[in-house]
Formats: sequence, C-alpha cells, structure tokens
Amino acid sequence: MSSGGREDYLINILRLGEGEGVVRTSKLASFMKVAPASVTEMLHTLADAGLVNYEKYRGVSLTPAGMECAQNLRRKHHIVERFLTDVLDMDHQAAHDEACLMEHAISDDSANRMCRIIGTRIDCDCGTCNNPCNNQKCGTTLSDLSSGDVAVISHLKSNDISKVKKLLSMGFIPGREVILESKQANGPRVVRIGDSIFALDIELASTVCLEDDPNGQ
Amino acid sequence: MSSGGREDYLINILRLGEGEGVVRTSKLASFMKVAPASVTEMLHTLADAGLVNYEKYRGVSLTPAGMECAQNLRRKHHIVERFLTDVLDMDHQAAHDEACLMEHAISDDSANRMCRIIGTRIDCDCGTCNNPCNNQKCGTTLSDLSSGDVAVISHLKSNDISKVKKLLSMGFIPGREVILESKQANGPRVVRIGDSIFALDIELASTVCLEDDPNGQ
DNA sequence: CTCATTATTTAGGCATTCCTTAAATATCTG
DNA sequence: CAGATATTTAAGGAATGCCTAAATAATGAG
Repeated sequence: MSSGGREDYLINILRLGEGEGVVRTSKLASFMKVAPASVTEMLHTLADAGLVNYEKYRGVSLTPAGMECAQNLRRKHHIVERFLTDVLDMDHQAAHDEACLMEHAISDDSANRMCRIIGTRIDCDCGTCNNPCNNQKCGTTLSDLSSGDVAVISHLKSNDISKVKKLLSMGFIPGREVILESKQANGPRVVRIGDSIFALDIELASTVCLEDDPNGQ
Repeated sequence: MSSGGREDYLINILRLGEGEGVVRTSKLASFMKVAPASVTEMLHTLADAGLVNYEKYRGVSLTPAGMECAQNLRRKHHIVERFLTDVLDMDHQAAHDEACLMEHAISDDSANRMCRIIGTRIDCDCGTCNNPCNNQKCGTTLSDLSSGDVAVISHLKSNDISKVKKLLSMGFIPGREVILESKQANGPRVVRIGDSIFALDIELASTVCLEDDPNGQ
C-alpha cells in the first residue's frame, strides 16, 4: 500500500493489529510491499523512539505514545478525506490518495478546524478510532428549544450521513447561531439561521446538538 | 526562511529574481540560510533537470519549465494560505506556516477546488503571480437564471468573506448543479441544490457565478 | 523429541537528498 | 594589477529507507 516514513509504519501497525494488538513482521512486510528485513530495521527505530513494544521473533504492538501518534494520523486521514469529498467535491479515490499525503503535512489545528466543519461525520472503519468528533456529547438539541430561544450549534449527531449532509448544506454548521421561530407539539420546528428559515421535523431537529449556554443566552 | 527541497529553491529563485530575473548564489545562500556551496550544488541539479539557466559565476534564472513549476508552487501557497484563513478561520501566521508545508503536498486538483471556493480572493503580494483565480470572469450568475434553468456553479465571487462562507456552508460549492425554482423581479431567488431549497436575495444570488453552458442544457 | 520448514533477524551495502568545510578559482574594484 | 570578495570544486558526512544473503529462532509434523 503506502511505503515510506515511520508514520506509515505506525498507521499500518495500528491497522493490522486492530484485533489482537500484536503484528508479525511478515504481515507488515507483505502489506507494505517491503522486504521483511526492512520492517525489522524500522521496528528497531520505532522501539528506540518509544513508539512500539517490539519483541524479537514475537511481534510488535503500539505503546501508548505510538498509539496516540497512529490514531492521530488516522484521524487526520479520515478528516482530510472527508473534507475533500464533502467540501471540495472530490471523488473518493482521489480524496483517499491525497489524504495519504496530507495526513503527514497537516497540523492538528487545521485538522480540528476541518473536523468542525464536517461535523460528526467522521465515520471510522476502525471502531477504536479515538476521534473527538465522535465523542461529543449531545445535551440539548434543536427540538428542545422553546419559541424565541437562541442557541449555538455544537455539532450534528446522526448515524445517517445523508441527514447530516442535508443539514450541513442547509447551513446548520457548528458554531452558528440559530433561533427557534415557532414549534408545534410534535410537529415541525421553524428555525431561522442567518437569513434563511427552515422547517425541520422533530427527528431532524433533534439531530442538531446545541452548545451549553451558561450565560443564559 | 525555508530550507529543504529543490522546490523551495525554485520558489526562492522566483522571489529573489522577481525584478532582474538573475539571482546570485550568495543571495540565495543567505536567504535560505545555507552555505553558498550548497546552493551551487543544487543549481547544478536544477540545471540538469532543465528548470534553471545557470551560468557559473554569473547567476541563475528560471527556464520556462522552472518558472511554471515555481509559479504553480507559489499559487498553491497563496491558495492554501487563503483557504486556511478564510474558510477555516485560522490566523495569518499559522496559515502561512502551514501553507509552506502544504504547498508541497497538495495536488493541483485540490488547489483548484480550493481556489474555486475562495473565488477571486487571492491577492498575491507578488504582482506578477500568474493566478488563474484572479482571472476568472464571471459571466452569468444565479441571479440571471430563469425559472427552471439548470446550471453548474463555477465559483463564488464576493469581496465579503462572510458571504462566501455562508454560501459555501449552504452547499453552494463549485461544480455542483443548481436549479432555479422560481424568481421574482428583484426579489429572492428560490434555488434547489441537491435536496435542499434556499431562498437567496439578489445580491447573494449574484455572488454565485455559473459555468458557461455551451451545450444549451 | 527431532528435523525440516518457515519466519525473522543480522550483516553489509546501496541510493537519495541535502548539508558542510576547506581549498581552489574567478570576478570585481580601488 | 592586486587584494578583497564571490563562487565553485572536492571530499565527505548524516539521515532515511531500501535490498540481498546468510545466520538464527520458532514451529509443526512425524
């Protein structure tokens, strides 16, 4: 797949070790299309840097430091990939390829900013991916507001990507202010966001999570 | 400033040679904080690659190929920098620093997509920067369409960043298709984009530039 | 339990990229 | 023209990763 750079080794150790946690040299070698000896050498380097636990002839696993590093890289990969497809309309293959490069160049700060734009829609294939965007708690949502309430969108929470996309494209973007114009018991919420007004059904409204508002409003 | 990589040499030859076109070894060396001998060596490499005209003891200038390469890099730098400040709200210094890294990693395709999002708002300090984004003409805009018309967004054109951001977050992304549902003389345009419908006032609608449509559509 | 097979490591090297210092050489200026 | 300055050559070094071939450990089949 991708060769070059210790960062790639870390990511691939994470990928291949997802279940058992220990990865064999040969697996890494074939996966990265590299000679086994090259892997061994790199494992020494990574072990010296405190990023992996390496036991001769037995396999390798990530130390806490290595895990953090690898997950951070993978998170960046997902964010960039998603950003490229969703915001820049790039096709998935091209986005993936470019994410493989950018994940090494992009700063944490930029990644976080991108993450906030694409909201919670980082769906990691990995399950154990420690993604801040996925850990956000949802207190009040748009469906909880009363008429006239003003609130700031925290994030969007839904397992249905299309819904999140839809909301996003309507302008329900984290950080933005929304005003509830009117509501009906279990009926649609009429919401103003910027200069636009939308009617959202309850389900959609409850997808929009709001920031805690300690100041009252 | 920035050391490392022949690409940096190219950019700096462009920067320093802006006026006269010929750059001395010593200037490059001091600017890049590198020994003069290192510069000489790199100039040989670049000359062999056909990127610079190099005359011993006299100086160096960019060949057409080198010029294109350097301008492309500088263009990417500007685009990324602008994208980071305008779309991701990053402060200028951080954006600049990150652009220095990303300019080497980002693809032409991504840069072009970013460029279309930030529209014409690439202001190069350089003056001679050949930046496509600055040359985009805006023919028809969303405000020119008739009911039922279908068009593809070319780019967004406004001096008001917040407007561009707003449009962007609503899903008015270059390359996407829009349909004008209805319009009123000087009133709002009702536009469908994907599954969403928005009402845009005239000013906002005229910010959305459309691609020429030779096919009639 | 032992031997053969397979997996892994060590050893020795190579290529690339970019940088350095010191000495040689060219250019410029008083 | 000669000294001062700029530039190049020469020789080498450090970091990164990669490879092959030979040695060594682990494993499993009899």
